[in-house]
Amino acid sequence: MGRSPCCDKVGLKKGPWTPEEDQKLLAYIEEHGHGSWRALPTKAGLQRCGKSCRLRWTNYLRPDIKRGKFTLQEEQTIIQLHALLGNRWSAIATHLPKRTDNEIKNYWNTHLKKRLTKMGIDPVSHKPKNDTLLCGDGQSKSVANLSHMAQWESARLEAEARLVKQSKLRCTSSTEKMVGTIEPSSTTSHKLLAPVFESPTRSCLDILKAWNMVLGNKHNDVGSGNGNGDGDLESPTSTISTAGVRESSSNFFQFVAGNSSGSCDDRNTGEECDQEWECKDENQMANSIQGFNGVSMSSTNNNEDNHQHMPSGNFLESFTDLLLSSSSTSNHRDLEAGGESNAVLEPNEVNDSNYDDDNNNNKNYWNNILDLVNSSLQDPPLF
DNA sequence: AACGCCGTCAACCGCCCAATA
DNA sequence: TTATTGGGCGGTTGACGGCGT
Repeated sequence: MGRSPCCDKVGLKKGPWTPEEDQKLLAYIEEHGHGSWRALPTKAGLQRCGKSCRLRWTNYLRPDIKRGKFTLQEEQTIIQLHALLGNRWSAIATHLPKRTDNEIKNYWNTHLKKRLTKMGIDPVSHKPKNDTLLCGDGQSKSVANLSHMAQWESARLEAEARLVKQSKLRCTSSTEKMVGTIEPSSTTSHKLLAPVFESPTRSCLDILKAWNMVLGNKHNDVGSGNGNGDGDLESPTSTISTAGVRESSSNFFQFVAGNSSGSCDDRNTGEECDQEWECKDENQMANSIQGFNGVSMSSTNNNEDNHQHMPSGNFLESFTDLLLSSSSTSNHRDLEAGGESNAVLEPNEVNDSNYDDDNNNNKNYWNNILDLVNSSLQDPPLF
């Protein structure tokens, strides 16, 4: 189909916005709302195209935008979500309150990507660059199945992101309530994805369960493979290319399990954090392990059973802690082997016993995340 | 002081999708 | 059913500033 660019008209200004233009746009939106973006520029007296106005508003002028440096927590969230979702910046942005997709995208491209590369991690796949762990037949089949789950989860998160944004438009004065106040949608796609709004953390639950299932089956060597009977999960979102998501999903595991990101203070950013990411001391690890093991290890699949065991608080915070502590317990060897600043795995360093140990730890790791997720269903997260 | 290199980030571009006529 | 439109998304560009030579 295609459409002509909205900024083709002669006389429309391009390039950086002046304070006067900002003021005009702000004043107009505050008084009238944005309404139709195409009609807005003439009504507001701006020599800009509607698209330019919309971008200026959403990425810069909106009052609920947080500017300035990203905290370590935010960085970790971005990395984790990127491992799961890939370059779905808008979906990632929905989990980082007050950050725009554009800002996150820029931050990823200019900071995080380089940092991961420096650590010997492929920023696209989130794998250690020489990784060979998932080449085994059984594991690869499980991962392939799991990728369908990741695909489904990814699609759901995407839809969630869209609807949250719609909700924001409707509730510009009270963004904090946006998820809870989403109106029932009449569109078919929204009906399909309605369960998304049970809770944002519910979105994480399925994929975490899936991981747990795969790791559990791998470890126990269950013949049927994946707990879904025939071992071939049909993707409910068949129109979506599986390649990217498959990569992302398996890599999420790889990143979490194979790479340690140290816990540095939120005040530290940039290069300071680079250092600490690469140099996690053993005491910290031991403490993390203790905290990690302190979490209930009950049933992995029954949500109801787990609620009473769980710590309360910010799910994402706990999730991040788990990522850090788990990666320390099970895989810090890998980083040590690879050196501090170039943690590249040597293929011949991956032997069978290490592999089994790692899978034990990873199983526990995901069990614990499941517990946290389950608890968060009762205790709504902040994002 | 002049120049080049590099990192950052606001803004643009082209495409896609859902809604609607 | 098809064409059109509006809005959104992700990739890319280019202006700008800091830094080193």
